[in-house]
Amino acid sequence: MVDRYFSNKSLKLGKRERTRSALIDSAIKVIAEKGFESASIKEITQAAGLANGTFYNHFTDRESLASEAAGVAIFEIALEIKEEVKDIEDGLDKVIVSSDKVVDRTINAPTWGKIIIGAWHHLDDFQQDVAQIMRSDLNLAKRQGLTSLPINKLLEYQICSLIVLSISLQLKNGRNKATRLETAEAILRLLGIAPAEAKQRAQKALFG
Amino acid sequence: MVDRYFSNKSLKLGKRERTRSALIDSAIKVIAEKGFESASIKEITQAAGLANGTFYNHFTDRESLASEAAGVAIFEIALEIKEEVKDIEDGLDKVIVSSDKVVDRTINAPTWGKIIIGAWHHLDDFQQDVAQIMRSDLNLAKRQGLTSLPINKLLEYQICSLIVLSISLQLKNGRNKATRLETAEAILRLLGIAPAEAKQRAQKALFG
Amino acid sequence: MVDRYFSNKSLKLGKRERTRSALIDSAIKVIAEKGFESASIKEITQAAGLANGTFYNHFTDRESLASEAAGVAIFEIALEIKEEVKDIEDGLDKVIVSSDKVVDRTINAPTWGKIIIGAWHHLDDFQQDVAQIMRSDLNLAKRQGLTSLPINKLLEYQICSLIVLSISLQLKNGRNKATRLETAEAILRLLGIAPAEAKQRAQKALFG
Amino acid sequence: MVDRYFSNKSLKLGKRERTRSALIDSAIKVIAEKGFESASIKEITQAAGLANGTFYNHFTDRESLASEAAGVAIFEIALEIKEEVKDIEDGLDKVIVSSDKVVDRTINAPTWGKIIIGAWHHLDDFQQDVAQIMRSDLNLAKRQGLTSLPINKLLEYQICSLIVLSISLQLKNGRNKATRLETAEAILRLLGIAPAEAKQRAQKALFG
DNA sequence: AATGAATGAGCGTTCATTCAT
DNA sequence: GATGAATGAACGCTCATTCAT
Repeated sequence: MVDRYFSNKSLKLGKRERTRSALIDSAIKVIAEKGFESASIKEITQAAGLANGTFYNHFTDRESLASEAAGVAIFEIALEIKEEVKDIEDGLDKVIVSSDKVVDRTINAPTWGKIIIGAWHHLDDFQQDVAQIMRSDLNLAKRQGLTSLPINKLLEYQICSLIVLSISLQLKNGRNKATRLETAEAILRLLGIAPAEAKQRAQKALFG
Repeated sequence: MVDRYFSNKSLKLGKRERTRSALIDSAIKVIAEKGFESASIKEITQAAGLANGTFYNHFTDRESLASEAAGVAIFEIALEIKEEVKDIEDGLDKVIVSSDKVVDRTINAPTWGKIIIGAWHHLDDFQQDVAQIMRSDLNLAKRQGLTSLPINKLLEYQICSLIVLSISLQLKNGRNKATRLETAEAILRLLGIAPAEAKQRAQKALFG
Repeated sequence: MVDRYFSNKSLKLGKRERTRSALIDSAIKVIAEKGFESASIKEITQAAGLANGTFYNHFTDRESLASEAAGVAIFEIALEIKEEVKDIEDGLDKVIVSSDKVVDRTINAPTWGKIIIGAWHHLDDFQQDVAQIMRSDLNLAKRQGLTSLPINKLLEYQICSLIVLSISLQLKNGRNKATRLETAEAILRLLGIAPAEAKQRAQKALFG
Repeated sequence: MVDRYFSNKSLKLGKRERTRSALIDSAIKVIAEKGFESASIKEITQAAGLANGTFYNHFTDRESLASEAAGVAIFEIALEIKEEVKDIEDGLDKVIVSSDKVVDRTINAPTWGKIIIGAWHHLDDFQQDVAQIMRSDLNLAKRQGLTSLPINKLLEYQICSLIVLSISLQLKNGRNKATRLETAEAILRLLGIAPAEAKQRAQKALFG
């Protein structure tokens, strides 16, 4: 049986919705464990305590379940992190601390890391969802005059790329303070901050 | 039958080498079309006009062919681009023009773009190969005093991530001058260049 | 389609059990025809009128089906023969008549003979099963004071070897009264009976 | 490269015969290592330092090479053992000591044990060859009045079956003095010797 | 709505065999 | 005669998908 990461509300739902949620939860878990391509429908349904045929009552194919699962997963992470950084007032700090928390979470709970890496190049929607998460923080920094750059989708994607790279490397080589720091600095430089200031800021925001 | 991207010299080679090259060419094409995971050995051999069993005379498994194919693909591109930018003397310009050419090439010949995107997260070696390509240019820029940053692997990977993102977006949405420009600017900012100068440099280096 | 040697009761069984039985029946037949190593899963399933994939709903691999099939085959034969010799009171006679009946049956229904020969050297369990069948009769003979030898596994195996040899020869050269008789005599001598008495006993027990 | 167990004379032979011998030697080795069914032609030829195609210049199929190899192997063993027991004058002792030596050799050099077990049920000729080996000793025992039984093929086969069983068990469970002794006793009883005398004889012949 | 047995195309892989060199 | 690249049928096995229950 799968932990209910995301569907604790399931009790309030009808039977159909409950089964659907169970499948999504299970998919998140299995994809995280086995990777995107190796998550077979049989394994997903079994982990959910359901029969394989049940899958087809709710989804047309594996892809459709996967994109839903990825969306649910990232949305929940975003909510949690947003809460955790709500007291940071500096927009830039908010961006790099959030980013670092995403990475951090994935290193400690590879479940999420792998699903993010795995989904990154497979699901268009997923990239958009992820990128959007930092939009409000970026706009905050802009309003605070901390960056002169126009905030657009490409910039969001670029930041996400740096985050995904950091996750990917640390998943492979283990947690690494230098990588975290340099990733934060790189994000800041990408936002137009000069190297020296970027270094100071990153150090202070991440490690006090 | 597959175009001989990389083995035009095949006529000079022995039979064994010719077949081997044909398989690599075919693999490049099929991986580009179907993606990394979906490129079956049968399809690769069929596209090469060979029997499926022939594959195993030359490679132990799909992975080994794939990494070879990816390596060949990127190596050839790198060589060509290096030649094309040999007259640029400014290290930073060299980096962003090279990067832009990689992107440009993949947009015009999606075969290569897709294989790069596809291999990016699957083959460790591949990432290393790609990253290394810009090392000499980065070091040149460093020697020229154009960037104060230490040149290390992570920085190379970060630049590559931006390139891969640019490829990915333009493959999906079509060629886009703004994306090219902003990617070059982003690379420069990542290297510590101030936004305004980055903008000028990018504009000038890419579009004269 | 395959005769239902062992699963005549199939009508009473659930669908799953019916299919499983069909596979075992089919395996028995195919192994008998083609030999142990050449009985492919495809052929077994086809002979059962099922799809090859169905096999894997019921067995993990070929070996597991084979050992089950062999076990079923020998168990059924043993039961029948036990019943047929239940009125023989002399332990030694019981042993050699049972043995002769096993051989006899395999000559008339080569299906069984070949499966026994085929499985003999491939499945450890199978040898143990077969050998055990005569244990009770041997112990009976011992209690009756008809043999002074200790009854142990090796002795059982030795008797089985003589039976398998007899089967093997008669499968090749056809039914042969002399071979049957001499096999019975050999078993008796193996059990310590003097040649002359062995001859008399064998003649009388087998042919009245 | 393969040791030349049986074809040291190869130097005197023509090239064709030399290659043929090399294949037979190699087959013996590979069959012994991998078993009968798993000895692929590629492996046999490779172990002989030859190309796989070469096989077909000398043999029509795997079976034909195998039977030749088995024949060569057993013939050589028989010669050696015959020499080793040439000073034993008692026919029965000769039989059981020879038998024990065959078994012994296979336990110490599983190469031969496995090939004998492996070939036993696959090659008709092989069985005949093996059985014939003890014919002269059996006839000697008969002439010496040590057994009253008629010496025929079946009897030879029966003795061989007991030997093969002994090999098989000891290959699986390791060398075992009791098994050797009981096998010798069983052969003697099979030849009509009373259990008590069989016990004495076996003990004395095998272990002095 | 949920089941799970059955399906069969497709996978990667092995290997006896052919044949041009 | 020897070679070894090429072959392609066959293998064991996986899995998304269907459908009767």
